[in-house]
Amino acid sequence: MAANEPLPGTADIWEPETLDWIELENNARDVFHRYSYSELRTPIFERTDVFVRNLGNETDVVQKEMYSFNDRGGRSLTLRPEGTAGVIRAIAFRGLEQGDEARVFYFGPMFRGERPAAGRRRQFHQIGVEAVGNDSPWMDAECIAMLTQYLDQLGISGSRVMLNTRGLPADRPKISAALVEYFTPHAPAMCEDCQRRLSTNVWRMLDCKNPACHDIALKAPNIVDLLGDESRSFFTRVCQGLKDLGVSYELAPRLVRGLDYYIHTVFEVTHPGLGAQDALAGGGRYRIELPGGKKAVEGIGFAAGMERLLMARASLGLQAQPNTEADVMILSLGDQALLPGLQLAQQLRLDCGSLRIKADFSGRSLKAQLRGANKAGAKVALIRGDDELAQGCVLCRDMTSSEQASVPLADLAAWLRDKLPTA
RNA sequence: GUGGCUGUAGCUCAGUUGGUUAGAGCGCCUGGUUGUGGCCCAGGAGGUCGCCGGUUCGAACCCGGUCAGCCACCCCA
Repeated sequence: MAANEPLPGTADIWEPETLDWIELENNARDVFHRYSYSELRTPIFERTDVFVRNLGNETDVVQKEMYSFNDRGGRSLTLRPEGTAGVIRAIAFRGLEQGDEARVFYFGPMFRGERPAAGRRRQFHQIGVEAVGNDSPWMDAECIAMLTQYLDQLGISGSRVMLNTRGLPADRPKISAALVEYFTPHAPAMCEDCQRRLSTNVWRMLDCKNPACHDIALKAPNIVDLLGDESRSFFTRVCQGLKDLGVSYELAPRLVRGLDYYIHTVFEVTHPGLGAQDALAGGGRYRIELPGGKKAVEGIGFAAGMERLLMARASLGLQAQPNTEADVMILSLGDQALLPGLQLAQQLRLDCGSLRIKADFSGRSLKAQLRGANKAGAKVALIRGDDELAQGCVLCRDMTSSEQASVPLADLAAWLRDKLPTA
């Protein structure tokens, strides 16, 4: 790897791309605030057990993807592979009184040691929300509606909401047994992974992408049919809420999510502009046990991949245009003019609002400096050499019309405001 | 972790029956007279041909390894 290349699966992000990131963040704040969610920033690393306990020890994320290390005190720490665990930890630390709710959103980098591919990085970024301390299906519907509104506001059209339920833990043994009963006779015809899953994680056999397995899974017992009354009624109300809110969704009976803590509602939003990793966002309802024998907390949330949001936008032609380097370029001729150039630039930044002011300190020929001003996209070049300094004026050149005027220093700010209305 | 494709100047890429000082376009710098941009013209800078090793009289080109990128699997955001 070249000496200055970023590590595999990481990237340097430069303007104008950073402008697109800011767009994602600002719209997130705007939309989520309107749903009464507030911003939370948690640490990027946590004690390893925060993730192990929340995500489930048997998950791929925990088993083989975490960046864990021992710090100088010998504690095992981990760079967060996802956002929920840290958020739950923070809420538990602050304390949530009975009947209280916490609604938060966050965004930032996450880390997983996977092989990079399209839409998959080792350092990637998520925007997520968590609503903790509620057990209402209407909350699930609202949460999904908030996500679709966010996508709409970003101009991301063409996404699909895929919806399913996992039911309550109490329903699982029955469902698992039904699945095992169904799959066992088919197992010999299925892929190696599925044969292993038969004993380790039957549910995963439902969404295997191997064509042979997929065909078999299509005829598997429907989870929803096997649910207990409470679970089925919960799911029905989530669906009803979405319908009432005008959120279109598709039932995805074989949608299973990878983390152990999900109960009831699970969903994913996919987008055709992404390639193989087509999930734009995913989430669901969860119940997480806290250490110390306290009551489990229940909540609903989702996370959206920021890189994937950007890819989806890019596939729709939505990308920020680069800013011009400078609106006004200050050109200094001769050594005597350099310090006055520095001073003038500073003064104009105070006097002329949001204009981008750049001073050329190179001491190059006027020709070269003008070429630089042109390249920087400057609308005005302010030129000063010995003559202008002696006269206390500035030679103002309109880079568009090529007209020039000698303007007394005292009138310069007014001249600029007249020339550049945004000043 | 597995597989496929790829790796030549800042960028996009040419460059095979292996043979002298490795090319183009764009970009960059300088100049086209003394303080004037964009167009045009001329000149110039810039590359250990990803890295290491092997085959050969000789390798950007063949072979092996390695690193990296992209894509797919897997998993997920």
